[in-house]
Amino acid sequence: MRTVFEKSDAIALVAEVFRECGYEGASMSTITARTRLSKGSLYHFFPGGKEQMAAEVLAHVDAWFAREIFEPLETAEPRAAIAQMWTAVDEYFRSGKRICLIGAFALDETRDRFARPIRAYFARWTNALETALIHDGAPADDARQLAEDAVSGIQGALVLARAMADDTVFERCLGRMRLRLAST
Amino acid sequence: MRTVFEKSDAIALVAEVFRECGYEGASMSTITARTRLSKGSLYHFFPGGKEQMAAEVLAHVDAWFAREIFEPLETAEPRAAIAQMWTAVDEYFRSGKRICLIGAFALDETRDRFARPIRAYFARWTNALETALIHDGAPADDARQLAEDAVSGIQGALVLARAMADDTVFERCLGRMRLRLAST
DNA sequence: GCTTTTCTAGACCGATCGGTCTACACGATT
DNA sequence: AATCGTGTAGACCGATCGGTCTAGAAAAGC
Repeated sequence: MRTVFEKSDAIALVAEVFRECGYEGASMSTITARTRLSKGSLYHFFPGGKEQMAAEVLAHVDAWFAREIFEPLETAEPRAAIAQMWTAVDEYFRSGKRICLIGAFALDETRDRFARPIRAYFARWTNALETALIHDGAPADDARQLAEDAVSGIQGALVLARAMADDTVFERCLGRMRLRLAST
Repeated sequence: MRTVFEKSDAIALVAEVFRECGYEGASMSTITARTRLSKGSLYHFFPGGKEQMAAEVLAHVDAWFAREIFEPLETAEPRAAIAQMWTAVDEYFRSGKRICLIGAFALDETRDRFARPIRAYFARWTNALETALIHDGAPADDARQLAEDAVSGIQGALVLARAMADDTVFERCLGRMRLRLAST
């Protein structure tokens, strides 16, 4: 049989495998099995192999967050942008059923391979949120701290939700973070 | 050359490799290289192979937390136990230079192999902290939420600190969580 | 001192790893 | 219809995987 994909499809499919298995855990055989893409197709789209796949997946995820979250925070009306952030986060992570691929890569030694994009993603998120909070009238010191707490809090909620295998944990933590951020 | 180890040494050494590389990333060759234990020694101590190593490492970590953190929270004077918790956490994670092996295992599919101990660790931590907060006079609802936020917040701070490759992130987040927990 | 037990070193095994390569399916171009 | 370019399928490769096994070093028991 023969099924034809475009590269953008391939990136999204491969992303889910890395998200579920991690970089080392995602072998070429699990990638081909889960994406239904043959090795031929994968190495056609990503001649640089697994490392290129992961790099493009990271860029793809970063682009999604940039469009849906970072840019609004940086340029749109702050309260609306923050509301949009919470909505987008809840939708993206599917109430904690999905995890943050970039956060997961940060934990083990694959971080060293992709240190720059990982750092850039979190730095931009924190800075964008800080900017929005300042535009909304928060004192500069508070804004920085609140932003850092929110970004780190989301990662923590994802870890705890998965560890407990309980979606409601994520929803509850997210709800409280939203309130904490709003009460400025 | 011949160096003799005891099993407890082996567990502690192997733990660091899993912590740094993750379950899939820790190959037998990296384990032998970093621990200086030969395959013969490793399979002598852990006839069940990698899976047994990881299981015993998880139990070892859990035991440390039980002794240093959970039991004090469950039985000692609550304010002192909470203070001890923050001290122990900061010391254990070395200001974010070390990560939480159990949290890391929770993120990818290795969670499914070790679902029970992972869940048990986080459930006990959250429950123990909730108990201490209630004993300290916090309303039951608040206590549960504060406990959940603290446990998840620590995990988030570890992710963010490693992602940013910046120890000060962990210290700052930890400091604010400590205050938030104390202001009841 | 001799035996037994415990532990180590590392050669070795089949399976699986990431990656390459050939053959070809198929739409677009001419 | 012939050609070309893009993408697919999967056999194949050397390297590395997790795991087994033998030989022997040192400690413990007698």
